Amino acid sequence: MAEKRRSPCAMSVKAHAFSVEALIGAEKRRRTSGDGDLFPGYEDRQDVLDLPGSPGLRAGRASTSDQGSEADCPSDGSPESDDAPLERPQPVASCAAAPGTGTGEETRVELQGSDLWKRFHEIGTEMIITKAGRRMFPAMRVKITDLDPHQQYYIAMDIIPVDNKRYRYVYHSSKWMVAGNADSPVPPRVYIHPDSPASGETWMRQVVSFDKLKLTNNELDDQGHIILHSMHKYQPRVHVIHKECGDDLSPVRAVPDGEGTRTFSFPETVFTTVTAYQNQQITRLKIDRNPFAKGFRDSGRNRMGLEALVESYAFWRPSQPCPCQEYPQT
Amino acid sequence: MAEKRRSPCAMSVKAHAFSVEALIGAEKRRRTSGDGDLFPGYEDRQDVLDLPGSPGLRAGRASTSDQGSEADCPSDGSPESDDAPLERPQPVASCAAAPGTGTGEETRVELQGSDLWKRFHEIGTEMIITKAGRRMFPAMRVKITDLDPHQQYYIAMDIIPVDNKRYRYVYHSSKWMVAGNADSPVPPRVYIHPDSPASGETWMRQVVSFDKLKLTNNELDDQGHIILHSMHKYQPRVHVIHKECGDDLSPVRAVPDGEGTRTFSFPETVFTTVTAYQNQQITRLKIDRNPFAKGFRDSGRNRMGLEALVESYAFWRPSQPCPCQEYPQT
DNA sequence: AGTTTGACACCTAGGTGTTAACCT
DNA sequence: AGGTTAACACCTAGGTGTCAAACT
Repeated sequence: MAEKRRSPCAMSVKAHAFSVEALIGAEKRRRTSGDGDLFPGYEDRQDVLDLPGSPGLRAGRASTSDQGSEADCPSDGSPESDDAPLERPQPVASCAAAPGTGTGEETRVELQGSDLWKRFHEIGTEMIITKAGRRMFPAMRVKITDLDPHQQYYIAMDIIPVDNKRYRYVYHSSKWMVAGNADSPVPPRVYIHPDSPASGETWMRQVVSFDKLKLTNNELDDQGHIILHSMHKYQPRVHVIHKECGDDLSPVRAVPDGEGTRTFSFPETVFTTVTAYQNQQITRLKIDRNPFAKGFRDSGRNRMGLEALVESYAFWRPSQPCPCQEYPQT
Repeated sequence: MAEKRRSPCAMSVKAHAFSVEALIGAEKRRRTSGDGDLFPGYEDRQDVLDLPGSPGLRAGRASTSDQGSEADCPSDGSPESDDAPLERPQPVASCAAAPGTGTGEETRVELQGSDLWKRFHEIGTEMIITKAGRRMFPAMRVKITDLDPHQQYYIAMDIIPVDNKRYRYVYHSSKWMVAGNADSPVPPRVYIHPDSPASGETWMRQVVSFDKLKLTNNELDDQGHIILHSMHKYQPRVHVIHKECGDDLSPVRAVPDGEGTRTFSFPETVFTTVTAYQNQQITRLKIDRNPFAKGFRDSGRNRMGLEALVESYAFWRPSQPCPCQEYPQT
């Protein structure tokens, strides 16, 4: 039942058709009207912190929003935004919650490396997007607990707009300012964790990392990367989806809502997309923490490596050999 | 070292428990008696060539052996062996064939890059095994056709002994000679293709590559690599396993036999395991064809790169700067 | 003497921010 | 003037055969 309908790929998820479907624009995706102050359909689970009020509450699709914890991670950059993602109405799914035992009602998702995330967030996290696709740094890494060990789940990630605004970075004040309304929606993309599907036991034993996920500004992307607009604010979300409810799951459709799907997000992971870094503090922190940027670290700058040596030699080396050099240091 | 990021897990297949089970020796694995001339339980599918007699025949666990096609790929190295794998009795599986429509009776698996395989085979293919695990070169790459597009399958690979012999390479005659009986069996390992499980449609759309598979001689390996004895002859096999029949599938147990499992092997992929190459022709061909060995190609040997340049500079460079060099080329 | 091991130089493959050119 | 792009040097990560030493 509900196996594979019109999608060319019968197998529900793994290597879905990126080719044609990828070019189809997003339709019933999200409202672009001004509802930036409501946060339904947005279940949050802050880090190690539990909600004071009703932690596990989850009624249908309108669930609690953990906006209060945002206070722990103030963003000094966005005057008009509160870093809470827009509502994104999703098609009503027919999938029911897991039958029998624990339905995952108490499932918890904990962000790993949130200290680093918060350091970025305090400055105002920026993520570069390129045509070919760029990884996020830091990458989303979560630890999942209280799954049913014997049930099968998909773990997926998507990234939703925080508001309907477009931003601009004002250098002289080192602040992000609203620069207008958001651009038109991009094709929906979902990053399905490559280990999916797997048992609850498997997911819980490891840290689930989304480091292979890539961001792009190419709306015609056919690599399955997540498509975003530059100079917009976004909120990554993690979805835990029961296997039986994953039939509608696709890299090129919005994550289906329903009883078998639980969604988590972390306010400190909000970021602004850029094609080149705006805030130099962000650049510094990225260089300092991302191993792949080690070449730009100060210790690397002051190096006296082979190239520097060759350069200094080149300075006093003649274009043609100098006879006086042929018998060095006699 | 390659993918140590994966932690052990107990999900049915994906990344099964490598930890403890891996240390358990193989028990009901294969007979080491002298039945080297019989080939039951060994279904073969030669390349593009079809069997002349009964191609798709497959009755229970005793299936046809495609030994005849071996004549196409003569091995000049092994006097006593005929490159046909030993029988390996497997536990009787309770899984029945796929219900309803096509059971995959006509499934075909075609070896990709068989030209290269045959060039190696003509010399006498050798594969290096190391403690840390070594990839195969060439890697097994197959194209699968005539699966049921809507069924789910696992694709797996294992490697079985060709005979009960241990070999030795005699340099002066450039030939492999029998050097005694095989060592005692190693723990069984199965490489489950990382895209598993996937639909028939998904598998058929792509070339299925086993290039991430690694070979090791470490019987205590906990990385999930395939454990082999050095100086023995082996035959890789590809298994197509119905999802419903994959419950017994595990990286550390022999591939379950049964109606839902089909097995394919290609005589030209037989190889002898070594810890250092014996036949220099093999070394040359590996260097010539494996991109990662490009540094050993002749064209690479004659390079005049930066290092060579620096070396030559060092030859006539003085220990202290020469004044006459401060104003070059006036 | 035959086989195995580990350090090594040399590659592939690809993730960084930088920079200059380009676009609008 | 602000935003984007592509080439680039510089990294990480890891797959090669080589070689000398160690093992048995």
